[in-house]
Amino acid sequence: MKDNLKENKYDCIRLRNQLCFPLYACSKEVIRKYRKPLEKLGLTYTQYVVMMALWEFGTMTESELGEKVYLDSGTLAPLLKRLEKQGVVNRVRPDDNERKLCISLTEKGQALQEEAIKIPEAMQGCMNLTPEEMMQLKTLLDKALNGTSKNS
Amino acid sequence: MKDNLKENKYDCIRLRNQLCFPLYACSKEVIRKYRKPLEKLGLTYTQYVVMMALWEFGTMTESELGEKVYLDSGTLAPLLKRLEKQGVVNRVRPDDNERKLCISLTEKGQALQEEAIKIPEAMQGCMNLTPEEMMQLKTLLDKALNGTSKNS
DNA sequence: AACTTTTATATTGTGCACAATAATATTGTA
DNA sequence: TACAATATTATTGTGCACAATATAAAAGTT
Repeated sequence: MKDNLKENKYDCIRLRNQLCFPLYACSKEVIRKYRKPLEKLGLTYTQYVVMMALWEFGTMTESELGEKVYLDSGTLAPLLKRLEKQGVVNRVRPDDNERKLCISLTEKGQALQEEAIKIPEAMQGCMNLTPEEMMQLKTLLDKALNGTSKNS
Repeated sequence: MKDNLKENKYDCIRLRNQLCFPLYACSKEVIRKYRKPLEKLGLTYTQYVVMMALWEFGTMTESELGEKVYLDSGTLAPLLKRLEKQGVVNRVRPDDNERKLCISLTEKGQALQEEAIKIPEAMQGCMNLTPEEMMQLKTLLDKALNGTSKNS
């Protein structure tokens, strides 16, 4: 057996044999590339994701928003305050339940969607993958994500 | 044409049509699952990645380490100080070049590798994907990651 | 040697991420 | 009605991430 095929017990913790490491690194690198284009909208990547949820689904409570974007109150509470400060969302406690916090778009926030549709085009081809490979990747990630939350 | 197939200009910024969003969310969710098992080693996920690089490649400067794990000085400098405080790495300026910072494993850090090899097994099947799908995913992510850094 | 330029790491500032906990309003129950 | 349980968001504390900048050593230049 060739030397370079010899197995040892540490193979499992080699970076090149890990799945999570390229997942982690790739996510970071891609998100880093969003920074420049998103600067024009005054948004971070996470803020952009939150805005996408609001553009698509409209007014929601903080916790409903959290489910859509996989973030908890500890992250969303300060992030939403920053978005409010920027004037793109409103944070309102509904009269019928003072615990909840309804997040809605301001006119400025709604209008920002027109700028945002330029982002995907600007990010086109940022990943060194063919369109088919990108579709495969998305299918696999969607499946992996569906098996998250409560399970395992 | 059916209503639900109708296209509009905002389709490109729907969360369900994005590739980056499941990449980002999936990465976060998987890393979150590492937390409990890694607590026994006293490591965060990022620290675990840095330790894996050191276990595999041995003593390196900070910048060499940064290239391996896709992190810059702003993240690594404080992280390495924390690892030194825990007694698993040494930070030493070599005599021949006082600018560089050589990161090496202590005995304790080396010994930690024996505990670390239990982590991949503990994370087995955490992703709702078949072994073949995990291999496909890894192949795609590795390719995407290779096209990063300088390009696009 | 005095200087510029380059290299390598550290620091600063802003924001995300999340577990743990606190605070408060609502709902359920004795 | 009191009071326990639950639901919802906010706060706290630690650590990561990264752009921009600072610091300082080394190497190159005149």
